[in-house]
Amino acid sequence: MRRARLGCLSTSHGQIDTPQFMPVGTQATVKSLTPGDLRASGAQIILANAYHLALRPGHERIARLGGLHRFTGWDGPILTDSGGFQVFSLAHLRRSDDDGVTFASHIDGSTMRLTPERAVEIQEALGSDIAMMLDDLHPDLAPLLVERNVRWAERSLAAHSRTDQALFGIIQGGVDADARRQSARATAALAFDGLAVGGLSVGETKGQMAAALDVVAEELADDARPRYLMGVGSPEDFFVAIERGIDLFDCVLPTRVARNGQVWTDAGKLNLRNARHLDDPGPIDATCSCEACRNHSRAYLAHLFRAEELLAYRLASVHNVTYTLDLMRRIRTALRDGTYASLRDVVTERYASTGARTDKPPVTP
RNA sequence: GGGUAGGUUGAGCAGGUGGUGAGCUCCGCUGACUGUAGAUCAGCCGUCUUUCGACUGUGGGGGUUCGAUUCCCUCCCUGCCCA
Repeated sequence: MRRARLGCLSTSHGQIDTPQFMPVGTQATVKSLTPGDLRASGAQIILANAYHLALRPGHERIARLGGLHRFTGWDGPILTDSGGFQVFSLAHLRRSDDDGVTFASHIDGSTMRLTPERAVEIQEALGSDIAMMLDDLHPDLAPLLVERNVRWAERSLAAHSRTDQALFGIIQGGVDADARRQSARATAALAFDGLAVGGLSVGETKGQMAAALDVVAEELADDARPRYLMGVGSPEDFFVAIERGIDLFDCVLPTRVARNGQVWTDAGKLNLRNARHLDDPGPIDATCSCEACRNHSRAYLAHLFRAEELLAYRLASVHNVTYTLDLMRRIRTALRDGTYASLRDVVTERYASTGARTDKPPVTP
């Protein structure tokens, strides 16, 4: 907690209060949500993905159409991931070497080559506000990949030319303290606009993640640049990371679990598909001001999920994104007010156990 | 009334032409999901049992048989054709 930071980031498309959460819109859309939905939920910045968009519809096409902001209708800041995560998630469809990564497209099997230079080129064409270096992410081989990632960091910087776009480096090293430290030190020595922590929440324990973040926090103690923990996370994870100096987060979790019926509240998580919600006239969360909570009952949402109606996915996503962004705002306020510890304890306790056990009784109007 | 095809675990089916029918898909119940190949995946889904396992179940009744989903008799129900 002594390392928690409050701040503000400037980009070409607006400012970002930190700590901040970035909803993920891999294919130039946060699934089921319109830009209007995102604005209403309080989103300040969203993600998109270079690998996916280069394959479809093509980054040159997006550039011709005026760039990602015009293409999507989202005029706020956008961060693009390089495709490094796909090196991990599509491991069976690619082969990496010291120079780059070769994918067999998950769409049609065609060959797609990604190098640090090419990842920068794609992201410059997309016109995002923040670009990420290409990284090679492999939990088991992380220590062996530290050097390669540092070389890729240098090459990314050398290739980057857009002055209206920030470029972030990525610290790897897995859960090995020495490797993580070495990666942090070498990456921080380079002229990136921000530093990300990658290779976490890919199967390691919570304790291992916290330990890795401790190492990074130590190494970056005097570094003022924004720090971004990639791929995290859940409500309880935010506190662990913020206390270790993290400013930015992205994660598919709020939107993915929403589509599968799970919604988040201060009382914990709950599954709208559960039979107990079928007759519940109360909202998901009586304290939430999102569209779903203002206008609809748990019973209605439970019905929509059973009927596989598309509105279910949107309303649940609207709620989870709103809840997550509200939580970030409450954390910023709590850091300012000195009430952070009690907020952390309440949320952490509620999310330590299952939704069924922590669910609050139905709201009676 | 005659003919014909059927009746299998909530639904829809598969199977089985005398030698232990709990198999599938839905529905239903629960869980998982962390820089999105995910509106996905997994487990359960007759009864008892934590498990192992035991028991019950092929429309009803009866018969033949060591043994019947299977063969015989009878009744009920459904679809279609004819009158």
